[in-house]
Order: sequence, then structure tokens, then C-alpha cells
Amino acid sequence: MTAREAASELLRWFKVNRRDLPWRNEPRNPYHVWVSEVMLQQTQVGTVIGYFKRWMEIFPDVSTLTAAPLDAVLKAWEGLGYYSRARNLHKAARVVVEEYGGRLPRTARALQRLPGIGFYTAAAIASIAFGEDVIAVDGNIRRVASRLFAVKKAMTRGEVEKNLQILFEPGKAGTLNEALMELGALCCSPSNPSCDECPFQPFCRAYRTGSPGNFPTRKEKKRIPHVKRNGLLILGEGDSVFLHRRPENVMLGGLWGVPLLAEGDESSAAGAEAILEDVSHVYTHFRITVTPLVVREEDAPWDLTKGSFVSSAEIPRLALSTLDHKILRRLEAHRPNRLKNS
DNA sequence: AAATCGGGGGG
DNA sequence: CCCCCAGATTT
Repeated sequence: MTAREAASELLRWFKVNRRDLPWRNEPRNPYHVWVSEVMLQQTQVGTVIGYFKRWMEIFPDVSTLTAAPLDAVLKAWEGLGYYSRARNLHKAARVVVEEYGGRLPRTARALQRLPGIGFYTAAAIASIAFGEDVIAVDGNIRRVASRLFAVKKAMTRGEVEKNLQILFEPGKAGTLNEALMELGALCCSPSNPSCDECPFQPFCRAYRTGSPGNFPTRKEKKRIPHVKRNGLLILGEGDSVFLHRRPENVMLGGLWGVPLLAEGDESSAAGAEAILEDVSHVYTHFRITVTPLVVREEDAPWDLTKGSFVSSAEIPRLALSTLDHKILRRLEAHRPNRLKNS
């Protein structure tokens, strides 16, 4: 099978198997392509769909996004993770308005200068929305290339581009990129690829080895540290609890949350009650277990000018991380149900 | 090249 | 408890 025939089989397969996703309306809207690509960084399609639809109701175009406060942007991103993506999207929207008259630049090279748009996303937007002939090397395409050419060792982006070059022809990069990524997601899956349904089967060198799932070589996983922290549930008037908004340059930056005492800080928690179950959460690099400490305002080992007391009715207006929601859920579960009693 | 940065789903 | 998913930025 020639490369040209393989590419043509792939496009035929894509016509049949192409998922009808909310950002795939024709003609392609560059803003939709942009937002979806950023949401899809490190995130499954199934998770993104709902967020994307809500996002477009709230921020239907670049100018509404630009006009919105960061807190509204983070609220729309709440639960999606990697919040710097939302902060960068917001920053980039303002650059697009100020420097490009509200329209996205049309080349990968210019797109990559915008905050939150790296090599992959720039190529994806340029090819899919603007028809530029560039290969968008993401994890799916990396894996597909590794198998097509039976390269076990991790390839650099340049090596992937060089290998895949033979499949691309002028004017079709956007469709080919999408088709390759869709193949990686639906067929050429990481551990158990469905080679019987694959349009590349006669072309694929890893298939001929009999163990395509072994391409590329998996990295050995590292153990992640487990940190334990005390979290302060400082109770105020009514059903209010003290929350602070993290600075924008730290982890979970710009989101609200309960204060966490420094690691190993047990002394200042004196007088607090550990009456709630611990909360555990796993991040990429560490696992954290938080012991929620219920403490009265006057006993709180925290500067209460840096934050505010928020009633339970107000919390849904703020953007909180999943960990903070888990911690507050402990308090909620422990409290008597005031609505029923009153 | 390696570390940082979340969260959801499934076995 | 384990595993899988997979891009931008910083250092």
C-alpha cells in the first residue's frame, strides 16, 4: 500500500467515523476551534463537551471573553483543571482584540505567540480553522506515527513530522490532522488498538510485528509524594466559612479555597477540632490528604483580612477547585440541615 | 530534558 | 488501591 492510498483510506474512514462534536460546525469558527483545542489539552473529549457548550453561551465570541472579569472566566472553567489554560485564554483574548482587531491571526507562527498556545495548538488552529499546511503533533498523532513506522523509542516532534510528511498533500492538512487524531482516539488506542477496523492496517509496520500495542515504549511511572496538610474551616456568622482567593501565579491561582496550613504546621492548629473525615485528592505530581480543622473565628491561626467569610448560598458564585469542594462537602454533611429545621 | 500544572473515568 | 489520559510553560 502506498502512502497516497493510505491517506485516502484514512480520509474515507474519517468520513464514516467522524464524531459530531459541538465545535465541528461548518464553516469552522476559529474562536470555537481555539477554545476547544485549549479545553482539549490533557482532557478527554467527553469531559470537554459540556464545558464547551456552556462556555459558548457565556462567552460567544472573543469580545465577550475580553470584556469578562477573570473570576467569571475561572468560574466557567471550574472543575476542568489546569487553570492556567483559562487565565491564558483570557489574556490571549485581550491580545487578539488589542493587536489583531478581534480576529485570530491566521498562521501557526503568529498563533504560537499568544499565551497558552504552544506548538501543537498553533498548528491545530492554523490547519483546521485557516487551512495552513502544518502537522499538529499531539499525543494521538505521536502514537499513530510511532506505529505506522514501527518506532518504539519516543520521537521528537520533528521526527514525527518528517515521518508523516508522506501522508500529507497541499490543502488538506486540517482534515488529515483531525483524521489522524480521531484515529488515535477511536481506533489506534494506547493499549489495545482495534487493528481490524483500521484503515492503515496494510500500511502499518507495527501491525506486522504482531504487537502494535507495544509502540511506542511506555515510560515507567514514578512514585509521587504524599503530602498531608491541615485545612482550616473557620466558621463565621450564620453558615459562613472563611475563604481566600489565591494569587494568580500559584497552583490553582485565582481560585477561592480554604486556607491550608504550611506542611508540618500542627502547632498553630491548637484549639481546632479534627471532627471531620480526611479528604484525599490526587494531582499529577503528588497526592494530598487534608485534615479539615473546624475552628472558631477568634481561634483561627490565619490573617482574616486576606479573604472573606462566605455564606453557603454565595459559594456557587465563586470558582473553587475540586479539592476545596470536597473539603467544604465534609462541613456541609456534618452540619444540621437548617432548611428542614426552620 | 525534566518538572510543574488538574481532574475524570475505569478496573 | 491501581491504571490510563497527554499539552504549555518554566527551569
